Amino acid sequence: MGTHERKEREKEHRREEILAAAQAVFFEKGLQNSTMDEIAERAELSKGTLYLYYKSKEDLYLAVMILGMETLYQMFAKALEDNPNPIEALQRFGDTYYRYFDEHRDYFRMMHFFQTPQLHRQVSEEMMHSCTLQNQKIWQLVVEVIERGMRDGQFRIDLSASEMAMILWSASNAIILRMDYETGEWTKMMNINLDDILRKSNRLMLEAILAPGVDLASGTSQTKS
Amino acid sequence: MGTHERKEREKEHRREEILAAAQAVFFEKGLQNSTMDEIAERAELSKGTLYLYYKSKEDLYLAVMILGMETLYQMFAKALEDNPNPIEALQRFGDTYYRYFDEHRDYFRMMHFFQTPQLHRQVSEEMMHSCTLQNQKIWQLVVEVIERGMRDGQFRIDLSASEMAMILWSASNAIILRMDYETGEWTKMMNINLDDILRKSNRLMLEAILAPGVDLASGTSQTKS
DNA sequence: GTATTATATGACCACCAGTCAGTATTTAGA
DNA sequence: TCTAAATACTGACTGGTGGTCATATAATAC
Repeated sequence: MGTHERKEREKEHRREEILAAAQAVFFEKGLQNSTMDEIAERAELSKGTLYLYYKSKEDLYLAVMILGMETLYQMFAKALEDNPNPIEALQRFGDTYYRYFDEHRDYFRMMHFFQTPQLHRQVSEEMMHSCTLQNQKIWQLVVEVIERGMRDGQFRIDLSASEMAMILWSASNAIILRMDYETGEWTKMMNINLDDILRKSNRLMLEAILAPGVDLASGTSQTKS
Repeated sequence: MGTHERKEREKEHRREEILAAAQAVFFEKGLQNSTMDEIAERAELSKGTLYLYYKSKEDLYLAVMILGMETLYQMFAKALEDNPNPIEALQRFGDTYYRYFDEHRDYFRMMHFFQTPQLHRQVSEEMMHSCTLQNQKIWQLVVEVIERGMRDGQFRIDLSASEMAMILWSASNAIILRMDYETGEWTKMMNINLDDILRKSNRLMLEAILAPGVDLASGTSQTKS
């Protein structure tokens, strides 16, 4: 009899209900200001039950974050649908990541929070592992594009594809992060516009990783004179 | 009579005692795991007294962080003592910042934490302002170096000095941050070495902001052919 | 010597993550 | 259909903590 299977499905369903409730609360109030009681209430369950499905508040937080990483992955994958050349692909990744920041701010913040060691205290081994895997999926996409660009001779090859991915992403991410926590006081004082800076930085970085003689616009090698 | 002045000094002294106690505890346990009770005990004061001098735990945390920013400022200022040319100066800033990360990890983490919006809830207006000022001092040093490099014709001038500073710092900081929270699992999987990446990224960025025809090694414009 | 002010105290409060003994529900077997 | 075992759920409770405040103490002024 399929009793066992049905129970498994129901259990999974519960997990998802809790996850949805948690997401709603976390989006609204952030990690610190959300309480397990409120999540339980929203899920129409008691607090104790939450702990049957997730080990801690932080674990639950990361479970929601993984949904966010999946979203980003889908957006990145979609950007590659029509097989753009590597240069175009990297530009799209840059645009897509900014769009992600813009349209999924809550997820974006969760991902950032994941990167602060402060959090990791209360996180279970398994959840950490799940996050790493999900993270890996996204990196895979980027690294593959860069490897293709290297094979095609468009990108310089004195760095490994992973290194290049790391450098590009770091630069872009740091600026977008600043957009997030920036109140305006600082940008006014420095008289800068972070949107401008992001565009300029992305362009600068992209130019910096091109193989000698390759042109950013055409993406093809122009042998000089 | 100088009673009033003496009292002022004593008050200031108390503030510093509390700050020292707080630093010791925060360094040892981080923000979350430190308790005001423990800080009070270390300062040989009651908890209530702490709140006569600092508005909240977070305020106290930032007060310690400002000491860290002052330390970084001193290190940066020292790097400029013998008036290096702008290219050399930027390289030294890069090295210095890494050394800061290495030798003053606790301060470094505090500065990072300052950049996560999660914290800002409980921070007073005044403390926030103090942090901004201290931050400004450091940026000033970097921006001035870049402006000098632009005047000297070593750096490209299609970005403002502030923009350039922002881009350089973002890239470098993001990688160093990753060094901090990296457990090794991820770098192994990607088969990368973050120290390498930092060096390569710094070099890449520096080359990217040079004016056309300027050589990184000499720092002087080489008119071609 | 007394009134006034400044400073310090620690018991206390509100809040919350996480626990666990006990309750309710479902399943398996007869 | 009935019963025992297993499973799922509950919510009162605990331990710990940031922050408060009425009270106590010390310093100062007159």
